Parts: sequence; structure tokens; C-alpha cells
Amino acid sequence: MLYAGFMSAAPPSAPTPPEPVEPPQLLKLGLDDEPCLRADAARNRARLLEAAAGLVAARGADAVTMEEVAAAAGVGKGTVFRRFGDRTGLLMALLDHSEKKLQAAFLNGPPPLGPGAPPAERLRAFGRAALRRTVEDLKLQLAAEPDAGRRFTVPPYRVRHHHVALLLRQAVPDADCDVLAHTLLAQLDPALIHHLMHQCGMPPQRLEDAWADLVDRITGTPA
Amino acid sequence: MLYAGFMSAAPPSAPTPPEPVEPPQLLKLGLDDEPCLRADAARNRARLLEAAAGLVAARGADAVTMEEVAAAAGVGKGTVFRRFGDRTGLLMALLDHSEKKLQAAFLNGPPPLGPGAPPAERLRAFGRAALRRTVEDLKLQLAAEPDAGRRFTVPPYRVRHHHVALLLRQAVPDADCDVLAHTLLAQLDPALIHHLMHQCGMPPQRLEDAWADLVDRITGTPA
DNA sequence: ACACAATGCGGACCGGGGTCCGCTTTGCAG
DNA sequence: CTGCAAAGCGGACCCCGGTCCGCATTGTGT
Repeated sequence: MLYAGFMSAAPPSAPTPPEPVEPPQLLKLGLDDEPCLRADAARNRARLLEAAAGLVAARGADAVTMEEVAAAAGVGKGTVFRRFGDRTGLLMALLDHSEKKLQAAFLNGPPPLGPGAPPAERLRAFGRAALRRTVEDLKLQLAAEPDAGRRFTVPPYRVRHHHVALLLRQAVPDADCDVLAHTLLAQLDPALIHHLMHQCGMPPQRLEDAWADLVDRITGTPA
Repeated sequence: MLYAGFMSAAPPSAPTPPEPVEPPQLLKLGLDDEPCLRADAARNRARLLEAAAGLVAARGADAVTMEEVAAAAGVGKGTVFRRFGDRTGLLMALLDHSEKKLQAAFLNGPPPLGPGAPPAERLRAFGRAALRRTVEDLKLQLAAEPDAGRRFTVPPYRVRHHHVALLLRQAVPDADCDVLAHTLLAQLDPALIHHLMHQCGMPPQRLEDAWADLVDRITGTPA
């Protein structure tokens, strides 16, 4: 089972009932995939995703308005927000599929990305894979970036961080791997990728090389 | 002369006159300090900053509305935006003084922060200084964070990047220092600091240590 | 002193994200 | 099949950041 299909439903959760009991699973890194939506809700959710995907593809993410998406899906604005929480939530849901594929690859897939290869090599592979996936649809990825306050709490980031920190602990046990993992991940930030590629004109290859070099320096494992 | 007092005025610049001639200074990393504001404009600017500072101190940056600031300064809303471009611009202006002090310190100040010490040591000092300054008023710093699209183009960031890249080139000539500098700087990002301190409960000291360790690993200079 | 650009001013206005609440739909229990 | 709570719906509404444009203030050249 995968860690996280993120933001598939239930963003705000009922406010008044203080806490039913909280099922005994701490640090559940991702969110449940579909907490049993009611029939109509599920249908609307699908329609919304389809409509959103269409509009985004046609006109670019940041030229699309929430109200438009709602209208295109034949649904009220409130429904969009109830289902996806906020604009970022909707955009992230659009990326969910591809993100889950990547997660599957580095959690359970074949080496060198998945288990079986030495940690440093897995790290290198991870960066390469993540980088390529990000470059694929940078624009959307960029538009989906949550505001500064939540960048590090959003499930997909947490999964990546958890993974990288784990590998780091194996590769360099004598370091502050939790912090270091954030630093590594920063080099995969869509906003940075965008800046380096579109404003500084760097080719993707250079970014991949820089990642590999960084991993080498940190793990002290020169390939 | 310092590099950058950022966003002191003239955010949009006239649209119709295509380009007067563009004075022959490329890559002027910061913006001019005060391009000779008209008397009333200067007065209003000062009032606005004072009002903003007061409100922010009293109620926290993100509970303050642009209209409120304008009102408190006895000025129209339009004036705020003309002077500071947007909300982020105003908030950044509030931080300008402290940022300029830091800049002065690492550009012209005494070693180990300023010129005179070996690059790796200057890097360590830089991180420590930047970290402390950021922790000082994290909240404001966080609220002033520009949106993802501009994080890396905003003058203060560019100055820091330029500086770190320079030191890196001296310390590790055989690396992609431009990219590496971004990675280093990511560890000083207010949003990350906030996350690590307030959501993960790390003490500031740990962040300073992590920075020092990172610099050591990258420069290969174990203090 | 005066005229007249240029610069700045301010508040009405707009658009879009997010909320709210009375109504409808669903689906389960009997 | 029916009744009834719970879950979902939707669009009017609010709020705030950002824009616009006719009017007022400067300060400069004569």
C-alpha cells in the first residue's frame, strides 16, 4: 500500500464534534484515499477534476478561476471548496496521480530507485526521477505550490522528506538528517527549478548533475 | 556603498515610455535607495511605514489590512500600492533596515563575517548571522515572503545568493556554485525555520549546528 | 510671480478566493 | 416502502488585494 494519495477528500473535517476518538495510527503520513464519499459527492468530485484538468490544459492553471471550474462541472462553487479545501487543494489533486506513481516507484519499485540499492545510489536516482517529473509539468506544479506556511506540512512533501531522511540516516549516520533532508529537497522545489530553467536558462541536465554532485558531497560517496 | 536597500520606491515604472535609455549599469543587484521622491510623497512614505510598523507590532502582520494601514497613515489606499507595489513590498520595506545592516556586515564588516577570513569560515559566520536575524522577527519575515514566482528574484535574495556563490567559488572551485548557493540558502528560508522551530520544536542552536555541518560537508573543511 | 508639465493622490471600483446557511439528496434502519 | 438523521449542495455574500482615472500638489523654467 502506498503512503499517500493526498487531499483526496475531507479537508476541513467537522469542527463541532471535538474529536471522535482518533483511530490509533499516529503519523499517518498521507491521507486516506477516499473515505467513502456519498454517491453524488463522488460523482461531483470526478466531474470537477475532469473540468479542472480541461480548463488548466486549455488556458494554463493561473488563468482558471474556481468559479469557472465549478460552472464547467455543472456544480456550485461551494462544492469545489468543500471537496478540495482551497485552490491549492484542487490543483494538488490534479497532480495526485503522477505523484502517487513516483511514490510507488521509490517506495516499492525496482532498484536503484526502490529498495535494494545502496542508499547513496537511491538518493541519486530519487533526485533524477523527481526532477524529471517536476519538469514535465512545471507550470501546474508551480501554481499548485501551497503558501509558505504550509510548504512543509503538505502530505507529498512529508512523504518525500521522510524517504530522503531515511536514506540519509543510512548513508551518513553522523549528521542531522532531518534538517539535511529539507536542504536536499530544496533543490527539487518547483519554484527553484522554474527560476533556474526559465530565468537563468539552465538546461535540465545541469540540474540533474548538480543534484548528483550535491549527494556525493554530502554522503562523501563519489559515485 | 551597499548593494541593496530593496523596494524603496518605483515599483511599477511608467509603462508607456518604452525605455528612456537604461543607465549603463547592468545587474544592479539592488534598487536605488530613494530616487528623489517629491516632498509630499516622501512624507507619506514615512507615515505609511510608521503606521504599518505600529499595526504589525500591535496585531501581527497577517491580521493587518492594506486599507487599515492607509487609514492609519491618513492616506488613500492607492497611495500605499503606488509606493510599495503590493502587500509584500510594504512588508519587505519594514524589514529593509535590518536587512541592510546584515548586508553591510557581510560585505564590508570585520571578519569573520566580512572580508579577511577564509571563505569557509565566512560562510559559517554568514549562516549564523542570517539565522539569528531571521529568528528575531520570524513572523514578519514569514508574512513578507513573496509568492513562489518571485522568491528568487527579489533583491535581498539576489544579494545573498551572489555573496554565497562568490564564497563557494573560492572554497570549492570545482562545483556548480550557482546552484549550490541556492541549496545553502534554502536552509535559511524563513518558512523552513518556522517549520523546524515551531512545528518540530527544534531549538535555534540545532539549526546553527546544522548549517555549520552542511558548510563543512560541502566545502570539505571540517572547521 | 506665474504658468504649466510632471508627479502624486485617493477613493470608487473590480475580481476572485473563501464562507455560510437554508434546502435537497442519500442511504440506512425498521 | 417509509421516515429521518446525516451528508452534501449551491449561490448569495463578504473581504481584501489590486487597479484606475479625474483632481490636487509640486517645483521648475521664465
